[in-house]
Amino acid sequence: MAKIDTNLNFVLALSKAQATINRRLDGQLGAHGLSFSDFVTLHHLAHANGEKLRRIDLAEKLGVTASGITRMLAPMEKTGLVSREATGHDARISYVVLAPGGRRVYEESLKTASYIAGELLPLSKASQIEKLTETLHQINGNL
Amino acid sequence: MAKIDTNLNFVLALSKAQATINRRLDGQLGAHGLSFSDFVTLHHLAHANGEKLRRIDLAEKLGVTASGITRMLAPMEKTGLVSREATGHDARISYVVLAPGGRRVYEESLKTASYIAGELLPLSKASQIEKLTETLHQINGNL
DNA sequence: GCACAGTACTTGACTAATCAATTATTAATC
DNA sequence: GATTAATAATTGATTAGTCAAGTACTGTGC
Repeated sequence: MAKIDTNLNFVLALSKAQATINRRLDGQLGAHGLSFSDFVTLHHLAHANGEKLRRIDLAEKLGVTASGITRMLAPMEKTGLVSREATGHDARISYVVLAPGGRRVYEESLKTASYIAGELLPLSKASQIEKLTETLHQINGNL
Repeated sequence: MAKIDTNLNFVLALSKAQATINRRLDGQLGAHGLSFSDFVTLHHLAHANGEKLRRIDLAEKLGVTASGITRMLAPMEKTGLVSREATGHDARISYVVLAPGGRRVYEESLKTASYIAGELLPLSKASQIEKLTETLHQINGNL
């Protein structure tokens, strides 16, 4: 029933792959008490200038809404993975800061995440992964 | 603080791209009364043998659990997009069948989905898209 | 041909995230 | 410098989906 649509096929495959990856990483990161989203949050904080980010920028990096960020950070603050810091010059902003506990857990869980990521990707494509990542970044609008 | 991990970067970019795509398609397909998941369901049914699938196979194709399928199909049955059909030889199985309403909505929404998919993907990278799709299929275990 | 393991599906309880509205603050325009 | 628009974050209500348990049925091995 259908002419093949390359773009649509891509989108379908991507969606499925994300489900696979998410499930797999969620499962394994559970050993560190993290969801995949938690891990990604720590990752971005660990690589950010001063190990802190505005909540809105974190939302953008994760591809969720500001509201989602508020809700996901609440338990992470309680367990000491991240903390909160105000800015001097703009009282609307509250930074999310990588807390010591978060830095430790990130370093531990990075090994796991990196290992699983390697397991998920087909070895045969190793040399292409960087180009493919670049294409994905273009979808995200980060030229 | 970090050595660059190619595989992990890929996984992060993928996750973000999925969020972008999902949001965009959800928004536009809303005009047809569909979520992206609804659309993907109709798509798989439309291309399946006899326009029907076992619920468990549909779950596998979408990358969700059987439980998720039950919950997502309930409203689609009510609005006449899909219907339910028993098998003669295995009373555990109930097929999901593309209903006439579903076929019509699928055909209409296909144009939208295909158009948006094209908009999201960087034109310059047409050949890369096919490579990337292949890689994604490998992640999904469909060699 | 019976017991037991496995499969297909559903359900209750819960979690993660959305949207729309709200609060608080800052920036822009006249 | 007062008014209006825009931005950052949070909250209430809702939705989509998870997991674990349960139901109903089928296939296997003795």
